[in-house]
Amino acid sequence: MLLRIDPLSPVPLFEQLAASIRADAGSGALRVGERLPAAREVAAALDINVHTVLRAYQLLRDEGLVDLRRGRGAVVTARAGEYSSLGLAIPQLVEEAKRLGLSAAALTALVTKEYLS
Amino acid sequence: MLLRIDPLSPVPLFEQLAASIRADAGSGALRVGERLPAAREVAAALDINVHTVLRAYQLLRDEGLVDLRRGRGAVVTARAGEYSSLGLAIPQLVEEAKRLGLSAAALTALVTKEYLS
DNA sequence: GGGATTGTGCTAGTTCAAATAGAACAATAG
DNA sequence: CTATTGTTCTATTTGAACTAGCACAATCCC
Repeated sequence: MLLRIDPLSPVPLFEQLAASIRADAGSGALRVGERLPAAREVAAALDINVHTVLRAYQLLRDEGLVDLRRGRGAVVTARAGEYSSLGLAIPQLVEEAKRLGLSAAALTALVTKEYLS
Repeated sequence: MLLRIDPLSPVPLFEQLAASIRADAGSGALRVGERLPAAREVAAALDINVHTVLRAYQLLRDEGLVDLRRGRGAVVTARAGEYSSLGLAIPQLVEEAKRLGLSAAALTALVTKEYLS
């Protein structure tokens, strides 16, 4: 459970946090039923505000990735396991994209457009 | 050449514009050598500032997607043709992701992590 | 029961990139 | 030569992100 954030990035901190946790769920680093560290803990460790961490957690809850309840914390749902199912297709796509010299932004732009179409 | 932007989105306008054009290049809607509409035109049509449009154009130039010169405009480079090569893998991935109920944000998060790893 | 933990909700203030606006300027096309 | 188009500059406004602190409610655990 390693949470990486870059304060200098234009991407909002809460987005970075959520993305980092999503990725951990997808790679299997996070098991179903596992509890994420308390928001206050994460905030202290990363030296950011509690509300920022909570916002990331609430975002993941909206996606059904975690079960968020007071007193209990953020628990990874079974749904998160489904994220791992793409473990094969994604590396292939990324490899091909890199071979063509596409940036991460360019690749996600294509993926997003396809998703919306 | 349809440029879509959502002023209410948290994603910056210049990013949305660049992503829209990238996607057009990838889908073949934009041909190599074709010129993008003048920044002032786009700005007027979308009712946004010229500088915002130019910023998107400059972003694409940094990626090598267009050739940007004053008096001439933004011309799609040959490099943009390479974007089309992923036309098969992406739809498959997106279809699988949708089947699993992943949001666009969740999917791009996984792709981005894989890209950076 | 009772205390500690954890998320929820609220108000308030700060910060900074994004976006706007206007102008002058330089390269290119025709 | 003239119109077009991107470049550069200064200045201003706007709004989301982030911070800060507090009270509160649900849950856990002894």
